[in-house]
Amino acid sequence: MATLGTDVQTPRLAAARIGSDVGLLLAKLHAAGSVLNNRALADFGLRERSFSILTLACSGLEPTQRELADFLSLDPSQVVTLVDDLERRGLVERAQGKQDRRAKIIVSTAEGRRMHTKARAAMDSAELDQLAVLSGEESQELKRLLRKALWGAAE
Amino acid sequence: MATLGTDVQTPRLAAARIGSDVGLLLAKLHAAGSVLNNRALADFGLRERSFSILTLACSGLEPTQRELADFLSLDPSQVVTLVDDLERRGLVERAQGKQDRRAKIIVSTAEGRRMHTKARAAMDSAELDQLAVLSGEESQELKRLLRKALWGAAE
DNA sequence: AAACAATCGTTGACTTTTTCAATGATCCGT
DNA sequence: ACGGATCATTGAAAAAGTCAACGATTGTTT
Repeated sequence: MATLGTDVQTPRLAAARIGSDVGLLLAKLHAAGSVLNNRALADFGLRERSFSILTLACSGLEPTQRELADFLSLDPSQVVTLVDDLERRGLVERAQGKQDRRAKIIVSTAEGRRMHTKARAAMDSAELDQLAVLSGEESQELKRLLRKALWGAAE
Repeated sequence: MATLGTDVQTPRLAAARIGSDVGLLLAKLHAAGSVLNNRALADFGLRERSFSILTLACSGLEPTQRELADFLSLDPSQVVTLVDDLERRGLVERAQGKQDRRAKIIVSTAEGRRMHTKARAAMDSAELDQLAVLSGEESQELKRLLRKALWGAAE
């Protein structure tokens, strides 16, 4: 399985000072990764975002739409659209909030969990592909640093 | 100077398996960083992208618009718009390509370099803010890993 | 050297995504 | 019970992304 999609060699402009800007590095790696991920998910009729929601619906954490919006950095109205689609396809369901009846809890169906298992495998493979140039330890360290930068200490 | 903007504490949903997805981590950190960066650049009438182009125009690398598009993961037509704006404000100029007269080389004006110096300071500060929870070594390591994932070995 | 296909910047049309205000239902504090 | 806040939802407006076509120029083929 050959690596493809990402820049194979360092472009000339990477030499500029901006080649060390975290913002740019994140943007580029994120952009490249999205292409790979969406390509991997296309077989399942999913995209990065719907996959994220499906994953969280399968997590057992019983997220509300508001939590999904906050966690995924989306507008609540975008979550509505994404959940509408997944629900229409029978992959997730809206359940009434337990303490709060305004809230809708998103849970997966059995079909949704089957779909998620397959899609997860494709995503893991895509991620492996994207980080192919890193060693296993480096990949782990990268993820740890990203998590720490986002959510502080923890571990 | 207090830290603000990023999630201060780990959200409940981060516990899900997806909390380790590189794609999601990149998306979230990138989103959070963009807010900080654009806020820092607002004083100069710049945004992340125009700042990137200005930086590369100041780099001495004499990038063509095509190179800018490739490097910044933008459509060539988006580069046109961005350069139009910077040129209208007298920060950069379009010079004729040297080997290729179809290409336009983007170079900074003296005014553009003054602007860049000030904006760069603001950006560095914003970056420091975003990575405040990481140690100096960790920040360096994060950048190294991002660069490696993007452009392979190098250093 | 003439013809051909490919590339660069640019424009304009088109689609998708983002953003935001407004709404009914429900929750919470007083 | 009242008032203000929050939830999901809708719809409209703004912004961003995508894409095909064009003139000018390049490199390649004949």
